[in-house]
Amino acid sequence: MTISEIAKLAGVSNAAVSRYLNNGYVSEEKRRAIKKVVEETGYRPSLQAQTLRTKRTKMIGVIVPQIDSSSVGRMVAGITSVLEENGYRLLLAVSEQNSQKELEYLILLNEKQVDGVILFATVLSVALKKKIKQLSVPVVLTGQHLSGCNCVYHDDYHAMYDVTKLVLSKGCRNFCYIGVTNCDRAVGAERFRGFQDALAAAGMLVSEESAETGKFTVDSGYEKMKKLYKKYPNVDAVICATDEIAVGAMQYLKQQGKKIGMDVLLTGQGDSVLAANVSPSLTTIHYYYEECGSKSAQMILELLEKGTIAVQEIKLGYELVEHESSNNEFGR
Amino acid sequence: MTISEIAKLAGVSNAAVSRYLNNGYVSEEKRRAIKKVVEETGYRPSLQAQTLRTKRTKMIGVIVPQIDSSSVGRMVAGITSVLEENGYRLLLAVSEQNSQKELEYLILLNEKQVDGVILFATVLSVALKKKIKQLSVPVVLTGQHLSGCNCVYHDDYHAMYDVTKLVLSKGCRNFCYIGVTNCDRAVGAERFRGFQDALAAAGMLVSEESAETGKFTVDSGYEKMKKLYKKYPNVDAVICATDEIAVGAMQYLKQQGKKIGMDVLLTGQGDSVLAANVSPSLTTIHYYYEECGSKSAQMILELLEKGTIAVQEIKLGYELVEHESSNNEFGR
DNA sequence: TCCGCATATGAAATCCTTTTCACAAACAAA
DNA sequence: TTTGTTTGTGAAAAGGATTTCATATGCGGA
Repeated sequence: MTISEIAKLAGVSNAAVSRYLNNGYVSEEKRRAIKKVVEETGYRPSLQAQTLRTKRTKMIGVIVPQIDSSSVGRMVAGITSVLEENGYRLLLAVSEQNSQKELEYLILLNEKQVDGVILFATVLSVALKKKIKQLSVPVVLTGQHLSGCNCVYHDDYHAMYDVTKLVLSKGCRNFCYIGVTNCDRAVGAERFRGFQDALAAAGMLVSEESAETGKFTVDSGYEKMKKLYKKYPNVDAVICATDEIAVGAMQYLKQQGKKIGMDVLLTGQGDSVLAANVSPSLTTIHYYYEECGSKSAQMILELLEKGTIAVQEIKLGYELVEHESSNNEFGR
Repeated sequence: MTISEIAKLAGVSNAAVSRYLNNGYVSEEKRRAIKKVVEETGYRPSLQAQTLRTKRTKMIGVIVPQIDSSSVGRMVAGITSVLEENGYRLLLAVSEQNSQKELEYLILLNEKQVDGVILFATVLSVALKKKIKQLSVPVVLTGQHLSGCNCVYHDDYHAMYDVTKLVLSKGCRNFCYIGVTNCDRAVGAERFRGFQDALAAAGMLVSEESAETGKFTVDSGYEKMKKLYKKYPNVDAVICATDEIAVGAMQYLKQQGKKIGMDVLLTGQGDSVLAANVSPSLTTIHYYYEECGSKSAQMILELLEKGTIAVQEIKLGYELVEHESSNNEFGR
């Protein structure tokens, strides 16, 4: 079924049918005739032809570092809900934490394949920054702050600052930190900075030695904790950049006979389902991942509909979720 | 940049350029001329125009019930890795466990928007079954078995049978079951059947009363366990359809002062990161989710390249992961 | 009466490829 | 010599919509 066939059946021109479908001038009489034919035939215009002509694909590209991660999953859920409401589709690309691939996808998607891109960048390389500016479609950065770019991000710094302050208030003095690479500005650099500044505000210095850099996994947390524990057997607080890392650390410390929440306080970030269900439950930070996703989607749609206005940088809040692992009343 | 401009610059016809790009007859001389121009200009053909002409979008639609779930995330990861290798893109649709939406998306994606669909169905309704047969693009069902349809699925029945047998072998006699709706054939019906048959093989009957139907969440597991426990305070084994449900049940039982692995044995399914990290660790089934995803993707690509051959129904294996929660030596 | 404006219409151009078709040349086989 | 096959080429059609443009009518206001 093509528009010409519909036009013929309804006894009108192609243009009239097109107008009927797109709210142009059509007389009541013809409108009825076209409507009848369209309904009888179940005609649906070809998206490809529309795209070729209008240059709009009604698709948004979403680039994520990985898809089998709870925080990413929650963000994507937020994105899909908004896109769906507005009749857009989501084209998914997984960069595998590889900044080269992030770039490639950005270019690939830009090739008129999508109307806009939501980029969940991890590493903010110079090349990436430059590329974003060059693209012909709007880009929203999500989960990362890049000044001068449209972005929606979390207040990683203050979240970590607060959680560290909480642990400090419990009287801990021998801190260790397990984070991720500083190339990841949000989860790596910002959280670590929050940790450092909170300690500094209490007049404490962080030695290079007491901080380890791992990956986003439970196993990595376990290994890094082992390494730290050998150097600092009298550690009384372990601050981790993610829940997964913290759970790994917890496993190791428990194996060493430490009582978490008593001998050692421990914190994660992300409020994953893990945090609430390990024993003891893990003090963590709740970030608004769904909202981050939906806000990003709203922003990209706004950019598409209204054209580029002023750059928006949206910082989202967080919530401190205090559980047993940082409560040294626990188990008494 | 269009193909005509390239053709003009290279002093050849459009057709020659098209042939150059698609491995048709082009003389060495012209080939060089075209190559030079293409490289200098960085020309890339318009995907929309190609699609309009060839009717191939190089996109695969993937319909999932939800995206923020670890099993779904792992499957999607498997899918993307294969699609990416073969130059295909992934169009994501989230059905929110709503069979009406599954249907809608199936129709929507079929509208020439994608070359094929991978459908992670939960509820296999009659309407869905019928629709799949009608579609003009190939469909691969994933995570569910539907005889006569191309599908990749897990051996849910035997997995549950085995895990139940394991618990039986530990001497338990008072079983409770927490599952999900039977509308979900794989996770609901098949797993429950495996449970029932294993008990029956040991000469035991399952009373209707001792099985509850919940949702895919920790909270649901907690609530259903509470309900069951009031009826069966002397329960000594709880078999759950998913890790999340099992963890919820575990929380409740622990609150009641039960020693999991001693007083009550408990099992989940899915080998999620939760299972290995709760205390005591949870006996579970490892399903090959990534492989399920990649196999599904391979199958859909095969259908596209080679045309429809015989229907394939691939059943994947599983692995029993025995942890502390089913080990009644634990804690002695 | 005449002008301007909103409404209405369809033929044709446009978007950018791929593919068909007609036509040729070169060379091998019969 | 004739026939057939492979290689090579470009004009034009096809794919299916939207948009432009030229044209027309009816109506209110000057």
